[in-house]
Amino acid sequence: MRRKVTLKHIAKELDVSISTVSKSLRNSSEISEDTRLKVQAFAKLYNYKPNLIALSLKNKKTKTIGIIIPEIIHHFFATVISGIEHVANEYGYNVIVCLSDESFDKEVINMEMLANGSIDGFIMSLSKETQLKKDFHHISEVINQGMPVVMFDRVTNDILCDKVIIDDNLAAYEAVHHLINKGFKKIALITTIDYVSVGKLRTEGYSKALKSNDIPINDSIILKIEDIENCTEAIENLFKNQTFDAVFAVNELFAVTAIKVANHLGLKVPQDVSIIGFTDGIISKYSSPSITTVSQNGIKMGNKAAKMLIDRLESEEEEEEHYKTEVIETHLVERESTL
Amino acid sequence: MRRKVTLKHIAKELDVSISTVSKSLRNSSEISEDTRLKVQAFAKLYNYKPNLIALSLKNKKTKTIGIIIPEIIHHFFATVISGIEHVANEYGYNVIVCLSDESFDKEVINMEMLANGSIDGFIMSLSKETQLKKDFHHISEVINQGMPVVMFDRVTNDILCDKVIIDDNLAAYEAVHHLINKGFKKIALITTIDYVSVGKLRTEGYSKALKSNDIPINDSIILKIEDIENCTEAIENLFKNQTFDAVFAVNELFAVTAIKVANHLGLKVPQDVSIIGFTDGIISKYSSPSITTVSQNGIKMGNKAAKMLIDRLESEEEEEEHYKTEVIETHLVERESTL
DNA sequence: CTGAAAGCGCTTACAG
DNA sequence: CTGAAAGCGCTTACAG
Repeated sequence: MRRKVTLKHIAKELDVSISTVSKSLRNSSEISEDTRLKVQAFAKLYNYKPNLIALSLKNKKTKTIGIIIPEIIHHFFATVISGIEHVANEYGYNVIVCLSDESFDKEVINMEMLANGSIDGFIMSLSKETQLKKDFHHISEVINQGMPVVMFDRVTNDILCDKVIIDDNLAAYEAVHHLINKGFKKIALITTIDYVSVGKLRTEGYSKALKSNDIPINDSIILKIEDIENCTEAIENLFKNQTFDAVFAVNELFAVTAIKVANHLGLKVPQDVSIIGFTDGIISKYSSPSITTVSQNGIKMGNKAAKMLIDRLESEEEEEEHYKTEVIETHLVERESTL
Repeated sequence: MRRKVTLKHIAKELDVSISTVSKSLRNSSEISEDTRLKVQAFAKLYNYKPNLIALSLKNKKTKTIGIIIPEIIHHFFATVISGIEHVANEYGYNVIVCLSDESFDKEVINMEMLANGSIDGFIMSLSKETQLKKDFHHISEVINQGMPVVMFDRVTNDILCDKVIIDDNLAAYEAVHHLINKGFKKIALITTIDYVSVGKLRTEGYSKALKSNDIPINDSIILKIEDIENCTEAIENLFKNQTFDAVFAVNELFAVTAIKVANHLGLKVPQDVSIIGFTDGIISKYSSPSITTVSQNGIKMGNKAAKMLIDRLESEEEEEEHYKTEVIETHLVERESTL
């Protein structure tokens, strides 16, 4: 077992001081070409690589980004991580990922942990519980300590920082408008509980679209789902007890479940009922029929978030707190689930 | 902006030495209860948290695990990360994720980077390119330096280390056997190029099942797909030019694509052709018809891999290199795509 | 041109 | 009971 070689080893072996070795390897002109080359050759031979932890401590920057997300199994979040990773790598950053599992406590613990020196800045999306509690002290604390934070998708107005979002309200509006244009008037909505920020915004977009077309809002065909794991039953009830000719679902899970339920009840999609989902993920693409959906480009969101964070980290001056909110554009991907 | 407080600050403020502060906070009995409590109170008030980077340097362990995987967008890999995360967290470890994008070079760069002090050990799955090149020097190097590595799913016999796999060969055998039991004799195979270890093993299982039932292997209904992105065309050709009554696909993408192709060509699944996939992911579950598949429990694999790594990290003695290979059991999930 | 010293933030064996 | 010193692996201002 060949232990990692350090400056100390090299110095001893070559009978020079550690400073000289360090300077030689950084090509300092202070050092004679002679010793410089000698040291460099030796270092190369023994495959010397500086210890990044030592550098982090010395430089007070780690070149790593902390990501805190509710779930990694959601395709959308995986997509965002991928987007972050690629930009981060390009700029020489690594990425450390923590999952909050939609829990406030885990979100707090993870943030505090990472904030103690492990990373230079955060990219995060709020857990459901955090959104429900509206307690963001852990985030403002981190920001107060001078650590930049970029929030994406599930954000809050209560915290001032850089943000990357889509216009959920507008995107939903457009999706519903699309259905209205096709001549549908009875459009059901399958959404989440209001405290999930994006669900709420998408619900508002739905309402706005109906209103602006003078279609009355009918609460009996608006389904707010609490327990996502068991959404099938709730959706089944909706289909059994109400009639409508189109459905707008605020995520792809609800959309695909609606299709399955419709099929079971002998309804054909899109002939009997049209369905539009949200988030252009793997499910929408491979469902049969494939699902018309609002595409929400996670890669792009991740890219942007990483770029914003790194820009802030690397801008020398402490920027006079000029926070930006980037809106990533969405568009409707028409597939088989709508007429 | 309130900067993070350090031992030094506290020491100065309380007019004691740094050593005293450190010992007080670690509850050393060396220190009088008086000062101990005083220091602790002060630290609590100012929300002191030790700098983890400094601790890492001092202790020569970082309490973080490096994960290197080909892709995060594959549901299976996301699932494994999730499994790793949860066990890691339980034991106080963080997780740093790097993507190789199926590229040998990126895999090497990422490993070298992380090996320079950032992590205590690796959990990884080989990139396709690495499997093709059969060049594993970066891995043996890391192991030589005394850093433990656990490989999962895409592993190699050329490296001695802990491994977590499923019995791909057996699982495929059982899946195909299931089809044979249903009375099918013409069973097509949709698989990957041979250098992908798991694809190869699954192909072998397929062959074994046929042989053991005296069914001749017919190369014209074995499709080896090179370009996964554009597998539709290849699968279409298979369906157009050959006849068979069942399909075994080595991943869920191939399985769902087969279903879509069959539908387009007017074939009904499972009435006209039965289909079995591999990996029990989101696609299999939400496809219509939902897909009968070999479940490959990524969460469990991740849990196990993390446990093995942490065990090795925390076992005092340098274990006399007794490496284990854990086989996670699979089973067939019967759904709608088979009769 | 080279090296000793100080420092990043911490811990701990040792002296007093 | 308290603190100075050494050390983890590095960098850099300063002396010589």
